[in-house]
Amino acid sequence: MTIYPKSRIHGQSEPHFPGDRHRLRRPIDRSDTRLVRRDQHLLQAGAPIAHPWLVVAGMLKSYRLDADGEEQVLDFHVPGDIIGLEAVVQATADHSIIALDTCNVRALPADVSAVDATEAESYTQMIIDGMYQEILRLTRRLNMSVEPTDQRLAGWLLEFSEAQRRRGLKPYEFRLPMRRRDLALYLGLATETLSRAFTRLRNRGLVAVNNYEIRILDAEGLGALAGKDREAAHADQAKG
Amino acid sequence: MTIYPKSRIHGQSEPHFPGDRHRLRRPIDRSDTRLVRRDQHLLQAGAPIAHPWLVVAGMLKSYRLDADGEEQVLDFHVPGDIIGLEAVVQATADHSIIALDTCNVRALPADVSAVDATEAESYTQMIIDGMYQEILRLTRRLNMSVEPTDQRLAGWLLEFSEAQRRRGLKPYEFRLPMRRRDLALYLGLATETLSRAFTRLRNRGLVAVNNYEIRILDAEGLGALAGKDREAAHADQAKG
DNA sequence: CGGATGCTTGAAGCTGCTCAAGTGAAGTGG
DNA sequence: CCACTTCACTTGAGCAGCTTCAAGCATCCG
Repeated sequence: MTIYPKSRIHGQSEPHFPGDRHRLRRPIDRSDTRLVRRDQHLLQAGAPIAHPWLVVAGMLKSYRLDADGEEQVLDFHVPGDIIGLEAVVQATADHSIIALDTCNVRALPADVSAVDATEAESYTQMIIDGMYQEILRLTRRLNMSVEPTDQRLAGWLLEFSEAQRRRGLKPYEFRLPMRRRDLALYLGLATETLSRAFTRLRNRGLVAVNNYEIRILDAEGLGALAGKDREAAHADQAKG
Repeated sequence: MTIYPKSRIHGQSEPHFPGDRHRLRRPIDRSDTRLVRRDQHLLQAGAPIAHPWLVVAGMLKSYRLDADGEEQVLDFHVPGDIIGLEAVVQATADHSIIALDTCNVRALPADVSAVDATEAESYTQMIIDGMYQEILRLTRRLNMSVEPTDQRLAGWLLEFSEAQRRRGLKPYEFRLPMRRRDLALYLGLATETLSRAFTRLRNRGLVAVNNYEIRILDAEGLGALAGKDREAAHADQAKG
């Protein structure tokens, strides 16, 4: 896991994260980068995919439609993530990926045995690491899927906060780039349930919520809630 | 995905699957295989892991204990699966793996760049394929986690049936190697809820259940239930 | 045969979903 | 610059499914 240097914050409330670009592991080769604007698709499920992409800036959402046409949000992707990993195995994209804000992505080689994408490690190793990261993420989400609502949201907020910190942004004060609906589908909840969960956390003084602006007031309290066993969480939810 | 040849069934009701051995892609090198008996651990979460393993025979369960000491069943592993993939990335096992019956596993190289494990593909490709399969499995489970109980069980039964078929065993008549509790935790349900779900499927004439012996009576009906959108499934569950 | 283990069934309670209305913010046109 | 529309988030009420607690059975094994 790459630890990004802490640095001055700027562009905090903007829809994209211009501060990220200079933190990349190596300068961008403009020839193989692509700009994706808000609500634009980078990939479509079932469509051909030639190679994986490295997220350079912005945030993307990957999703797919199930048999009923219901949207299932699979993941949010931040700079440093490799997306479209299935390209090294097959020629068809598994899921659709759409930009939540202005994004910058860099094309990666289609051939796993290609030489160095970075100076540090082989491309093969990079792909394997990327896949392993995805396995970890999925496993974590699977664990979360059995937790009660408030615990789920608390855990996710802390994860997001940690991601902010790693990227050199304010960990306790940020703007969510996705709509409630997206976050709800990601967490496996109804939009209304998520909204109520936010309200409960706010009423307990754990977070301050203003639309998409989030401020974490009591990280320790959030952690206690997130890590708590289910009965205790239930008790809290009742009295909260 | 390897398609195993269809062949005569034998050893159907035995706790292990002796018929599998000769279907392996290449003869077993006895020097690096290991026998794991029922309830014996192959790996412990947090303990050192030197290399991945290839499941040769039997079925294993991977799980981990969450903060409360509650068991979370992550996956069941059948012959052909590669387990302990994290070994190519780190030296510590992510989760515990225990044998559900008498199992045979073969040690794989720790170094990704090792030469040929099989004639067909490079070891690197084999690892990448294994990881991709795991990503697909996890994604499928994540999708299932938002489905209602009966739909979840129906879907899983069909998956298991398909796995049986691929391995040359009877697809519509088999013995579950895991306890109800394990299957319930795997599906993210309470044991009682799973039991009731079995009863409902039985009452509808979709399956015949006798303890661990399962017979699929109406695969089409199961498929309709599994693929059905949620409202329709709810309606069915009410009248079922 | 008796004890143990695990599956099944029953009843009650609670969480989260659905349907529905209310509120607030952002953008448009007069 | 301000009404008006729109869209999304919030809040409310009712309902349904799942879990929990508890008891009843079946199967296995000493």
